[in-house]
Amino acid sequence: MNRETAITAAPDAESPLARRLSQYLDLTYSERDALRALEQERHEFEPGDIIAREDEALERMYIVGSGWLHASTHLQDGARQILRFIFVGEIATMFSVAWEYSAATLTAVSRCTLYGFERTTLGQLFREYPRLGALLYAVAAAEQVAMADRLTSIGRTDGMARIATLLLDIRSRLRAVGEISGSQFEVPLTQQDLGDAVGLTKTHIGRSLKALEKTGLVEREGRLIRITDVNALSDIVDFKDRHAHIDTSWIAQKH
Amino acid sequence: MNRETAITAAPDAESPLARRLSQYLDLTYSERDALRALEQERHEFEPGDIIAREDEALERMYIVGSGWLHASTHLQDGARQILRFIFVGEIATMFSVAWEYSAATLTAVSRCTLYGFERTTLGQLFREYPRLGALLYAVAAAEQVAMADRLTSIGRTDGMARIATLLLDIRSRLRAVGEISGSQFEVPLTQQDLGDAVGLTKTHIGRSLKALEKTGLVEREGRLIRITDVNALSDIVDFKDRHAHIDTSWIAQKH
DNA sequence: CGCTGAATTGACTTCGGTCAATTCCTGTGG
DNA sequence: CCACAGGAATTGACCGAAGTCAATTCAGCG
Repeated sequence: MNRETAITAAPDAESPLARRLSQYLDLTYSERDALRALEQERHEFEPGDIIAREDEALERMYIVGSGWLHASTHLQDGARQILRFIFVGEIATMFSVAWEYSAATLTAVSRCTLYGFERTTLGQLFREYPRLGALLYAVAAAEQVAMADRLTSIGRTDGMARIATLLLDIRSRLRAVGEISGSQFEVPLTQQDLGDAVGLTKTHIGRSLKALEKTGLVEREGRLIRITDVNALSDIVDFKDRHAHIDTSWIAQKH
Repeated sequence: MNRETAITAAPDAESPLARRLSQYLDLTYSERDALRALEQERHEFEPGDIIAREDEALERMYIVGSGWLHASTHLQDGARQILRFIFVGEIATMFSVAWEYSAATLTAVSRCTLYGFERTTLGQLFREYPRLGALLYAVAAAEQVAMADRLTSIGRTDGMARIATLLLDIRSRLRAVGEISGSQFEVPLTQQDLGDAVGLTKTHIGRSLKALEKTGLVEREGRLIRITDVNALSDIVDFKDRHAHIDTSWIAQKH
């Protein structure tokens, strides 16, 4: 873990995790406070920085305050698989909740800031704010379904559809956290990265990307991506946004 | 939902969910009782029966009491992807926790019995037994990592390795719930099913399966599978058992 | 004993991988 | 301000793993 700088967060800053969770459930003031308490100690990272390494001990948990990163694994033959991208308001260390070590390597995609806290604090949160516990569980379930979607994309569709799905996914997540200004967005990933995410070679990413452009549904200018007709593309590749809405009616109402 | 028969569970039967969870955390009597309360209404299914259908409303939740099933999705072109297999003591409806509908189709693989309960009961559980909430969260995180493993397998390895990984995974899960007698186990799946699980055609499953047999590490007799050297095969395909152990030290101790 | 769905086998095709050369950027230092 | 270095992208030729299609065999079952 390098380039980290522990600073106390501005006390009045709104918590990114709270912002994200309150999309789904109306939170009380004390619940918001409890979430803010998770974001004491701040760390800054530059693109490419490695936050945690696969199989290495990882005691603390981290929440994304700004920017985005990805989780990946490496095989013996040197191949890499990017498992998921992680955005503002998410628990970056989801892959190490269940063990004393991290099951994946965490790498910064853009400049980003993370907030760290003790793992036992999470246990405390479940104990004192059960609604938040239930909500985190629901979000984890949604995330699992999103991952199942990627599995389907990789297992059963061709190169063009895989990339299209990935771009739609990244777009909708960036939008959800308000990191997209206009109709286009920046994807600071190399073709190698894209390939490792969707299970293709960088060479073939180039070919598929070009084929995708030829359909007219996607435009590209360096690292800037513009999807001209999101609905049309979503229909073609059967993309579903798993984060726009989640049902929390089974969780107790606010008081 | 067909062939269902609502019967009250034998009051002294041990809860499969409790049995599974207590592998990871020492549960109190009242926690065990709370878990047993989830298993009131019982349903029986035959192999091939469909328990829930993708995109259709699914209000209740189901826990697996015996047997196993799988969750799948279907694409417009008729292709199918099996997302995961679900075993005794798991929440079968994980893919519908976050919505009013199911994100996957649930199909019985073997004869199996499920226990249904109201979704709000889950909210209650989080409220009254926060340790169980935290534990369910940890298990969901582990499950997400297991799914990430499958993603890697499908995205970055060849046919033989994909099948080998799948067989090792099924074996270790069947063992975990005590459904394996000797060194071999029954896999009541067609080659089509296996293909839909690992992203290959049924034809190619046949070829890969035969290649796998030729290595001498796997033997096959109809639906019976025997892995002669589990450790050797695990090393070759880099298989990791994500369920043997999970860390719960961050969850409060029993009283 | 014949029917049906699954498994096996073979011939041929294709999508994506491999390898390698070339071009394009972008940042850097003279 | 320009030359240069090095990574990324592009392009092309060729290869191979997996898909497709179809015929044949097998196994369970009424």
